[in-house]
Amino acid sequence: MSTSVTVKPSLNPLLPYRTHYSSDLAALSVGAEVRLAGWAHRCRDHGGLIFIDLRDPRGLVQLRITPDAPGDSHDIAAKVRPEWVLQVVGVIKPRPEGTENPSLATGKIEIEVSRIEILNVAADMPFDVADETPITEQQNIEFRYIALRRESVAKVVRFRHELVRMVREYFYENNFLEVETPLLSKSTPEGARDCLVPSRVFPGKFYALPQSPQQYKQLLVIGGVERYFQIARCLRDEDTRADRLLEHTQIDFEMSYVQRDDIMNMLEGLIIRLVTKLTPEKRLLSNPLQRFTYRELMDRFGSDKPDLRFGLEIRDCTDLFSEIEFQVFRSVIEKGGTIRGFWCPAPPSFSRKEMDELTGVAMELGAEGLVWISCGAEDFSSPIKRFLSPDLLARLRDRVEAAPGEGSLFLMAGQVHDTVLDRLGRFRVKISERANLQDPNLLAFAYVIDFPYFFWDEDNKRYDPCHHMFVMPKREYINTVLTDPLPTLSTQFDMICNGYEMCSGSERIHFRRLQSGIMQLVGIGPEEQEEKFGHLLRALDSGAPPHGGVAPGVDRLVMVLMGLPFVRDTIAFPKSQRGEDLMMKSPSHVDEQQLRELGIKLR
RNA sequence: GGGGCCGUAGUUCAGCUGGUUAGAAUGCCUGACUGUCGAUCAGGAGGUCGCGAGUUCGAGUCUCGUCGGCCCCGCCA
Repeated sequence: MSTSVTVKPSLNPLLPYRTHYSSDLAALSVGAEVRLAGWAHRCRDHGGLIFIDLRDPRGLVQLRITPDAPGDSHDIAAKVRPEWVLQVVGVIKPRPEGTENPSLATGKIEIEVSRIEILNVAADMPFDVADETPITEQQNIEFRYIALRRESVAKVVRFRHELVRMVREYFYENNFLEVETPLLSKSTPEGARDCLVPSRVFPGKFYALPQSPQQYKQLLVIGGVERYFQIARCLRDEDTRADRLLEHTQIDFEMSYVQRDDIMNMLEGLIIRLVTKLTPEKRLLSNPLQRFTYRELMDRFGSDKPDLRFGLEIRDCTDLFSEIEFQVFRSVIEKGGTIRGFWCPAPPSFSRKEMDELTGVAMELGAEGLVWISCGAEDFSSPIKRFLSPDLLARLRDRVEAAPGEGSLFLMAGQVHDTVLDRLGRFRVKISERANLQDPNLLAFAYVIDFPYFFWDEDNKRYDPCHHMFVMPKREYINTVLTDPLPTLSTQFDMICNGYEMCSGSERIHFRRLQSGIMQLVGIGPEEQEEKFGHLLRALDSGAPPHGGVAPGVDRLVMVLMGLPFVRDTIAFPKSQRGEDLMMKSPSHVDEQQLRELGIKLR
């Protein structure tokens, strides 16, 4: 039961509501009269003295209400509960010696209250604001307007605002034009599932919400906007993950008369500025950013977006096992397969039981098995110990660059090299978690270049672009890409950080003939080309300049820079994993009348 | 589409191999208290154990289904 029903909010506040914010107060002189407004954060009622921490957007300040405060101030203050909305008039007083609070910016002063108005009460709070006790995701989404008052959440909102502001400043300084592109757009084949919007005027036809402004940005530079940028919402109707949202925000930009490295430099300038200004307490792995080829990363880390904050580098051990009698490895080698592994120095040293668990982890990642060799001070243990001579072990340790001392060697084998690398790469991350190797104060930004243009889609028997089909191949492959696609490398470049892909960018194709040929190659015939992409192809034929661009995601940037575990935390109003807004209850049913106007009948 | 974890007081959680009246902390209510800042002290209220079936003498606990949340695989150029 709350007493709130018996307290009527004041309808006669002093206007304007406040003369100062709490952050102003420390600089004001003692005795100054101020008018403040905000939420009651915490209340400490001593019967005589009452202390209330007042929270406004800029901080906290302690209010002090004595029994001899004017009028009924003391009686009113005694009723106040956390999250009630208050206006107070008072004077700045120094706190008595010994009662200062060093953890508060206003900790040396307090407000001696002469008048207090209750602007509103909070009758029904599902959870506490001042108390940062974790709440369930259900609560977090349904009562987001309360969660947002928590400092832990509010600081992310402020951080994101600062980031976007700096992004705009950066692009304005560099002469980019900020241009908005349509939200009601066109469904295109390939890629993710579209979010569709039915048309009322064209019954049976649908707009699609943009997965990205990809075509519009190219058409803008073709239209003479040499440097374009936009903070763009992008929507994909695919299942979500901890690092993936239904709708997300990209810093979308495109430039003409540039080569790949010009775009990379522009992006790198932005990222370095954001990192140095927003997270000065964190270290960059390298500045300027290191560049890796796709192949090198796959071979060394088993991923095209590896976490570079730690080592655990993968090495090819195939040749060392050519003589071994261990049948599993032998047959793999005889069939042209590969054996790869990495070394994890102790600590931690994994027990037999933990090794069995890790084998289970490896299997869950899709590995066919895991061979481990645990090296102690004197001896070593392994399920294949009887096949391992001291000499072989020494050469193995040498191969995986194991420093002298204890540690564990993990090996995987298989026929398809990149599949083994992929599994081992994921397993590498699992080990890094258990070994606590992910330094939260390190930002391992890096570039990935020289991606293959295509991979062969065995299920659909066709070439599939690694990025998208508007990417320009590297110059030396332009003449051969259509006749010998698979060896082609592209101008695609990714920026990665701490195991996440931050963005993909590239030079774009600006010749119609090449663009048309690539479309043909991925299975889009002339008729479909005209129907879906006629506008773009004609635009390329209208004097399209060389151009390219990239689009880093705001959500992931905020997540990585702040070290948050989920992208959901970076947006003001997140949805559940299934894409439901538990607060607004959307998606929702609509009136029959609305459906009729759209020519839609539900099945 | 598939796998896993979770759902118990307003909130965060505990609750063993099934066994009397389901607990703790915090919040809330009442009272006391003039230097607290997670105020303190005393007392009190508060639960359809997500929902529905089933097994059982007996279900918060076991089984099946269902709803909801989260993580992962698939998917996401």
